[in-house]
Amino acid sequence: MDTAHSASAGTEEPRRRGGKRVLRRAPSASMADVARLAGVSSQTVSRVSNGYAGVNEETRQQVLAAMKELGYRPNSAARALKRGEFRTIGVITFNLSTTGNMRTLEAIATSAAHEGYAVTLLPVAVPTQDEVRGAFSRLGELAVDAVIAIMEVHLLDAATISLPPHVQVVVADSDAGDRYSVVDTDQNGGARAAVRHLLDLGHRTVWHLAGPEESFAAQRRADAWRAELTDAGCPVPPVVRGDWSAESGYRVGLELAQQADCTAVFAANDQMALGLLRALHERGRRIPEDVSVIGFDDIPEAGSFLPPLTTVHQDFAEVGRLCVQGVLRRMRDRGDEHGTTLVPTELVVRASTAAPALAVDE
Amino acid sequence: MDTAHSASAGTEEPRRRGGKRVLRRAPSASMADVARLAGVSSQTVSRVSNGYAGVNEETRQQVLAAMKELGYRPNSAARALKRGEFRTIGVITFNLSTTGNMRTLEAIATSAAHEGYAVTLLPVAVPTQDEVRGAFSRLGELAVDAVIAIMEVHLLDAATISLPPHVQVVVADSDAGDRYSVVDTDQNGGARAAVRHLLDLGHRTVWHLAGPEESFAAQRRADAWRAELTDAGCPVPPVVRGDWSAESGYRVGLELAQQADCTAVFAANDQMALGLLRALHERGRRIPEDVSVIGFDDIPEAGSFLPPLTTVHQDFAEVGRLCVQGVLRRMRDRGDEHGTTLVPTELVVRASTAAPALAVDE
DNA sequence: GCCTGTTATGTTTACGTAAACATCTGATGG
DNA sequence: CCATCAGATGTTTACGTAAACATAACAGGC
Repeated sequence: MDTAHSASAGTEEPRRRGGKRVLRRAPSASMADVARLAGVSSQTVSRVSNGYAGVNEETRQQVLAAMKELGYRPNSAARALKRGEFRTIGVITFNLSTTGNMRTLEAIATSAAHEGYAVTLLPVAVPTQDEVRGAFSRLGELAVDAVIAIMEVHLLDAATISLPPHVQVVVADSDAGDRYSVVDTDQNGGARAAVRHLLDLGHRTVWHLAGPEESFAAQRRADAWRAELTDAGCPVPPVVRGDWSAESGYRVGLELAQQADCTAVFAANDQMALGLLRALHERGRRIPEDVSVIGFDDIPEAGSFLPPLTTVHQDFAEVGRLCVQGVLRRMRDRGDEHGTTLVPTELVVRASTAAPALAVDE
Repeated sequence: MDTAHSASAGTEEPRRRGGKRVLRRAPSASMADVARLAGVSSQTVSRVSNGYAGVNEETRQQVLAAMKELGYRPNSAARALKRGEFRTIGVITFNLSTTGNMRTLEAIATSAAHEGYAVTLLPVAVPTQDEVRGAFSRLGELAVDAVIAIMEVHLLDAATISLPPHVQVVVADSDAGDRYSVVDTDQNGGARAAVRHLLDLGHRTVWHLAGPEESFAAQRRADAWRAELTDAGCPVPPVVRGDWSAESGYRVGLELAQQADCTAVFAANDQMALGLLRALHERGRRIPEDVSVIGFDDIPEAGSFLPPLTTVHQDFAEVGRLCVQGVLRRMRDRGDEHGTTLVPTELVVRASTAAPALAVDE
């Protein structure tokens, strides 16, 4: 009987490791292990681990040695469970491939790291509302204390429900929202400065190569352009529209090149401006002598375009930083006021804008 | 007496909420709460939550209703603690601002999401070894099952120690490492194809605008360029070097424009090629008639350069996807073999390359 | 010499979940 | 009519940590 039992136990051991695939990872050392090795209680290990005072230096060294020997790592799941916070910020966004989103994300990650927070990423491929809902629902189960959304508020609205109630949300790159805190570039100021720059150079009016209709950023830049022209008493040419890509800027640019009275164009971003430059160049319109072009964003390459592009600089780093500040402040204050923070832009004058050639009809 | 007691209890309640700042967030509903409301055991709630069969449909509906009413969210910290895994992949990288890293990251995030994994980001501002060590040490305390490093292996080596032992690492964008699994673009093949393309067009040799010396990617592209020239029996011009930026390409380009015998340049990335185009243009060298230029990366804007840039397309999305696949496979298999996976490149011929004008000395 | 306070450490407990095991009900088959 | 079995549900326990509470040793004041 005893033999049988022992045999059974004997075969059990190897089977557990050999026969069946071992799914469980090798468990790393826990506080209890460290405590045992150091000859102290696990609470003392905890105190050392968290840097509390009131631990004898000698004991502390023993514990540290034991930690090192066992390669102890605090288990962050247990820690998070106990403390009730993850020290993690979730970032949800549609695509990272735009300069702006990516730079914002980078700044968010850096700022968050600086505050001792990690950043968890949750990309959504296609910006349908269902997708957003899905993403947020997954976020709800995610280990996240707060969320920063790099997207437009209207895409967020239907989705909110599935966010855990305590999670603070800050939205970047959007229009003013009364339901969320928003941090954004001063689109209006930037666009108006761009248009004013061209008018100041003496252009009779400014054309606008706008971004896609769905984009609020595009819409606000277009609105600001129109407003500035109207304020100055200039005629408002029809809006031409691209999809943010250089390719679309090229396509639209081919048409714009036909317009003899078009001496100045404000493109809603630098990529489209790039395509526009190429189209105008191919059609034999010199820049800036025949046509002035101004962009928006100030991507790193803008200074190397042919010619170097005058554009509106966006401070994405500051946007990201403010998002993190905002979301952390709201967490601490449990604040519920919603507000919009605008980050100023700066006009960067390079070589793609100049005074127009003498007006034809004067 | 009774009054005093009741009063003391009365004042205690408000003080807890009002006087001291309430740090603890309002606790969200737990399984126990749902179980109580639904009139079942918490284990049954767990079963419903995890979609196990063997729960009566009626009971299931009751539980679901209770969940909804209480706004129940599974606590992922507790879940992770119990299951011993976080379903999260950590990504460590120096900067997101390069096209390649960013696109790779995006693909990683997408692939990971597809596999039910979240991605946690850990940027390191300056690529010193100390920084890497710091980042990884933080990662060790992070809730992460595996790590993908978008950086070069040699920067990783000194840092490994602080990674928890069970965490699998896959490295993207690096040279072959015998200590990690590596996924990378076929730098060698791409660079050789670029050089061969120019030689095939009839150029006597090809100059190289290389990336910074510290970069292994730059080094390997330069090596491949040299090898291809040598194989073809062509003279090897001196290497000129930039720092990946368009600005540096411009600076170097001004010098290259002086070299009368320079009819073809292979730039190690598209940004430098952009700067090069501008410099050559300013110096009156026509492209591609006088000088052919080829880039590397195929950034989205490359097709809109003046002229549209011939370049080597990198499939960053595939790199990211393979990183995720690799790291997950290794987790499951507990595999320890290290290998290098190369993602093929593709030569994209546009308008910046052409046959040279008739050779002067023949 | 005893009380008091301080410092260093140990013990108990709870965080929310889910695996393992236990129980209960009702149906099927001999 | 009972053994057997399957399905549905409940109970116990453990994951690793850290707060709260307990204990122990020792110094200083009276």
